[in-house]
Amino acid sequence: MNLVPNLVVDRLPVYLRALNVLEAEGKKTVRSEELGPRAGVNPELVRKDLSYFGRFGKQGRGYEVVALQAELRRLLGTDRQWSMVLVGAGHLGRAILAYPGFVSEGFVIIAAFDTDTSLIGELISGMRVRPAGELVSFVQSRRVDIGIIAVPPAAARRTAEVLHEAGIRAILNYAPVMLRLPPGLLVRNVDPVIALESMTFWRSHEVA
Amino acid sequence: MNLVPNLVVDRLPVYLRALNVLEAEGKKTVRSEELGPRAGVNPELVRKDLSYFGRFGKQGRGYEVVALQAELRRLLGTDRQWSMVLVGAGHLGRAILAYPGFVSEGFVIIAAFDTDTSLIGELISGMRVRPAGELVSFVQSRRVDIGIIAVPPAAARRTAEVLHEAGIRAILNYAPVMLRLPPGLLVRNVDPVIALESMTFWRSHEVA
DNA sequence: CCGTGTGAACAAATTCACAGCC
DNA sequence: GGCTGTGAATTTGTTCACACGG
Repeated sequence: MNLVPNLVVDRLPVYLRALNVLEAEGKKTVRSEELGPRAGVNPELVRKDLSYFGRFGKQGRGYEVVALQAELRRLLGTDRQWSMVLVGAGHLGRAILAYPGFVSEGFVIIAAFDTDTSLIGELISGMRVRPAGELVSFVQSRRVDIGIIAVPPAAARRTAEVLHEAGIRAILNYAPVMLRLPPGLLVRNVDPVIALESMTFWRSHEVA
Repeated sequence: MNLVPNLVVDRLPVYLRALNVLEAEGKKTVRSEELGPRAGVNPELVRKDLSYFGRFGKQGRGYEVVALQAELRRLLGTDRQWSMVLVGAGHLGRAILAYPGFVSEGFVIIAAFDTDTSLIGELISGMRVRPAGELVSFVQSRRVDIGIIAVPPAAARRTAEVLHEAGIRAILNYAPVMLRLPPGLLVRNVDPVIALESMTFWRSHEVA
C-alpha cells in the first residue's frame, strides 16, 4: 500500500466529506460525474483514485453512497476510534476541546495538558486540565495515537519532541511553525495564515 | 504571473515561515541547503521555486534572510493589510478572534457577525458581535478582502453565497464541508479532520 | 571555491479515450 | 445506453548536473 501516491490519499477524506453530504441528502448512488465536482476534482480523477483500492462502482450505475462511505472509512481507519491528547489549553485549546467534528469521525481527546499552573485542574468542555509534567507518564500508560499541539510557537518544537519521545507517532500541529520531523513521525499542520497567504498571492497578481 | 504553478505558490508561505524563524535566531544569510529542510522540501526545489520570481540569492553566499523575507511578503501581498470579516461567533469564532497570528502577518478582522441574538452586542476579544442581517450592507460599505466562515456545517454554503454576493472574492472556510466555488471565488479550507485522516490512513496500512 | 540559477532528464500526476460490464 | 475501470498519452512537477557569478 506504499505504492499509493500521497496526493491520492489526501483526497480520500475529501471524497468522504462529499459522500457524507450526499448521504444526508438521501442520495442512494452517485456517479463520478457528480462526486468529482463535489470534491473539487474532475470525474476521471475520482475513478482513478478509487481504483487504487478496489472496484467499488458498478458500470452503468455509479457508486452506492453508503457502501463507498464505509469503504473509505475502512481505508482511512476511521472505522475505529483514535485517541488523542491535547497540549495547550489556551484559546485555541479550548476551541479544539469544544470542536464537535472530531468525535463524530472517531477522534477522541482523552486528556488535556498545560504548563500554566493557573489553568491546571480547570474544567474545559468537561475535560480537566492536567499539568504538563504528567504528559509523558500519561502517554506511556495509555494507548494514545495522536498528539495535538496548541501551544505558543516558541514551545512547539519542544512539545513535539516530548510527544515523540513518549511514543506518539502522529501530530496535529496548530502552532505556526514548521516542525522538523524525525523519521517515522507524521505531522500535519493546521495553519490558517498559510491558507490566507496562498489566496492573497493570487489577489495581488491579478491582471484586472 | 499565471504561469507560476499552484504548488509553487503554496510553498512560498512555508518558506516565509522558515525565514521568520531564521530571523528570530539572528541568522543573516541562509543557503538553500538549510532553508529547504526547514520548509520540508529539498534545496534544489527552493532554488527552482524562487527562480520563478527573480534572482534573490548570491552565488557562494546564499540568500539574505531579511531581504528574502521582504521579497516573499511583497509577492504574497502581506506587505499590506488585508481586512476580514468573521461570520460565526461560537467557540471557533472566539478562538479565531483571539488568534494572535493574523494581525502579525497583516490580516485584520474588522467585524464579527452571528445569527444568534443572544450573542449580538457581546464583546469578544474587544470585538462587538453584529447581527448577521447587517453583513451585506457592512461589506458593501467597506473594503473587505476576505470572509471567514465559522458557522455550523449546515449554514456554511449559504454563508459563502451571501459573502460572495456581497462582493467578497476570498473565503477562509472553517466549516467541515466542501464549498462548490463559483468562478472567481477563492476558497481555502481549514479542516483538522481531513488532516487527521490523511495520517490515520498511513497508520492503518503500516507493514509493521 | 561555494552555492545559485537553470536547461535538460526524469518522475509523477492527471487527463484522455475506450474496452468491458451492468 | 451509461458509467466504471484502466492502459496510454499528455501534462505537470521535481531532481539532476553543471555553467557561471561573487
